Amino acid sequence: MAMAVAKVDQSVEVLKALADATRLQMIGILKRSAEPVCICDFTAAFDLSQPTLSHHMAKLRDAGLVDVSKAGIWAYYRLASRLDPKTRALLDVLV
Amino acid sequence: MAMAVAKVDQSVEVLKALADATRLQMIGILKRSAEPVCICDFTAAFDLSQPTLSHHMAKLRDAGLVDVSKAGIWAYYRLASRLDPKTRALLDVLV
DNA sequence: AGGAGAGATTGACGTCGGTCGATGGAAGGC
DNA sequence: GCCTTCCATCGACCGACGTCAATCTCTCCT
Repeated sequence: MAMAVAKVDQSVEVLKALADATRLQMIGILKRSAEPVCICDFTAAFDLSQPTLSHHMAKLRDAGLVDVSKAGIWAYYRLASRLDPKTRALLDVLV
Repeated sequence: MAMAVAKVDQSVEVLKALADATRLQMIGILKRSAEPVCICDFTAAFDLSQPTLSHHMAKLRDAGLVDVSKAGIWAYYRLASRLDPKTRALLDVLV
């Protein structure tokens, strides 16, 4: 039973991360992109401030949905490589 | 493009409805139950007040995830019969 | 009619979440 | 060394959300 609750909590964490129009579109962009995307591309695509987009990306990172790699000045984000099957299936349905 | 935004908004509405531990468990119970479940069963299962559970159920109803049928004094809820395929697939992954 | 029970609604309270401006920190160019 | 650029973090504001007690509505029963 405690395990079941833990499963629910894990799902809820992912769902909370995805339950925002900006973040869902971010995930969609990352999922469709073969190559990592830098934050600057998002600031160009969305009409939101840079701190706000950084904040959203941090949420996705905390939920384990994206990986980040820094190259020089830029930060490149991509869909997490090690997604558990359930989350992977969820993204396949959503985007 | 406007259509894409509408699609995102619709997904976000469903995700927001599911991004809560109580509501996700409610949906799980309804999905596993062959027969409609009355609110009184939820008040017994969860350690939350009746108004709170009614509020959560209203959220699920507004998101189009559940149908309600009143029989006498009781209100019976079940998973919506007319779920669009995307939402159905989402629930199949989640619960 | 009057009482009792189930569920929805209202009002209030505290917390969380999205947004921005300002600041900080690291890397590259002059 | 200094300035510029990209990104993260901080502080603050405000609206949205989860929760409860109190109340209301409706139905059934006597």
